[in-house]
Amino acid sequence: MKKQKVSSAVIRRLPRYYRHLNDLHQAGVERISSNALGASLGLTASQIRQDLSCFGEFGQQGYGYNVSSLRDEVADILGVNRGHCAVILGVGNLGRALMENFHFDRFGVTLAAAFDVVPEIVGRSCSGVPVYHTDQLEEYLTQHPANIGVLTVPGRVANRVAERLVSAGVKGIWNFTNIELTVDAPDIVVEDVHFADSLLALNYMISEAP
Amino acid sequence: MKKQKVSSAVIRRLPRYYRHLNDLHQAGVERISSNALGASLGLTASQIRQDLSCFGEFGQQGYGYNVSSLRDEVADILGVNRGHCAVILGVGNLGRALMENFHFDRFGVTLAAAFDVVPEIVGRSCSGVPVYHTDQLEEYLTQHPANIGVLTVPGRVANRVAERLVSAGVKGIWNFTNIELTVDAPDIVVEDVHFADSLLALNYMISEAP
DNA sequence: TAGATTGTTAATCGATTAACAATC
DNA sequence: TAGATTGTTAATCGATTAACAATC
Repeated sequence: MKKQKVSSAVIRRLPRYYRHLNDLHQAGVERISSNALGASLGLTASQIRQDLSCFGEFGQQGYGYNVSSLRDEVADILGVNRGHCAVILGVGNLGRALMENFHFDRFGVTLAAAFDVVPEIVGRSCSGVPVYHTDQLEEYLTQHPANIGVLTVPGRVANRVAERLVSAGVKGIWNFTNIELTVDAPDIVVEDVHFADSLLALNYMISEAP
Repeated sequence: MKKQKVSSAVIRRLPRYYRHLNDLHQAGVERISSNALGASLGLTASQIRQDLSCFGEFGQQGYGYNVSSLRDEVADILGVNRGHCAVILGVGNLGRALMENFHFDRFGVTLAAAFDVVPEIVGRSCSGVPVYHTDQLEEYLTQHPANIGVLTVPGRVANRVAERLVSAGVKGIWNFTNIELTVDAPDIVVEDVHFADSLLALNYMISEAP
């Protein structure tokens, strides 16, 4: 096992490995070679072995990898077993879509609470998650620390809310607003899901042809 | 202007340039140097000049770039002025979030129609976009061609719906399902917005520290 | 044992950065 | 004019691929 900083390119591929290994496991596949795994993901066998070698030795010569144990290893690398805890800010359509349809727990994250300012939803609950008023954010986090803040608020309040999350001790922000967050506390991670950037890239790619 | 295949790394940066140039323009900034632009985006001046040089010569020695005309150039490169037309499949929370809060038109895309199977919403309209029954997809697209299909259906029907979109002439699929689409018609572009992959990457990054 | 496949080292390829002549 | 800044060529860096000894 080499001990060096893992490149972002590798990190971005790990979730795909994880997803595919899960599928294979569901399908009852027991073992897989780097060659076969690469073929179904559109990558070279070399790259997969190289990627995995950043974290340890998970295979066996002449055999390949055991699907379920490799899946478990990758899950572990990705931090699925660290008891991460999240709160979500903004219970609009997008917030609700995540709360109702996205299974945080499948990725090792407990969605503990939601916050909004709209009186009709504050005090109720949504998919089993209680919705509090945003004013109560700091008070809540003091009593129930969380390390992830999911940002599904309107763009204009995004930075303000992000600052509050960081002040309250959150380590990572999953940013769904189209705003470039200005948070730059040294060890805070911002993961952007910029719909606009994604659509523009798609736009570009389909505009190529004559 | 060099005429070579533009790398995906460049394409992914263009939307950020575009967003930032828009912000600058809104703020009344008239000119900017590659140096200043790089500083505010966390990139080197070299990289920005290198990236832009893939598409043309937009600056002026000793002056830099005119913000609004560079913005227009980038918009053009990204295909914002090509009259792209989209349909959305699946009017659940996520579909509605996109229809109500995401401004397709700001990115040069007209969202023309939505499709779902739930009787309560079929026949109605949402944010001015008519909702049809999914059975009518082919018929609709024959009469109103679209080149983008937005996929916000449940995962289990994702591939089936994707195939239908492709058969009906769509060129790009904006995939919000957590499924790896198997569509591989030669010139079809799939742009994935995999929430799970994004959250797992965030998980990893905040799990780093001791 | 023979065949398969790993982990790792070396070679290649591509992307980023640096340098600089051209010029506004 | 002098200073600033471009577009581009060359140098560096990092990531991907290929090769192969080790070994199950």
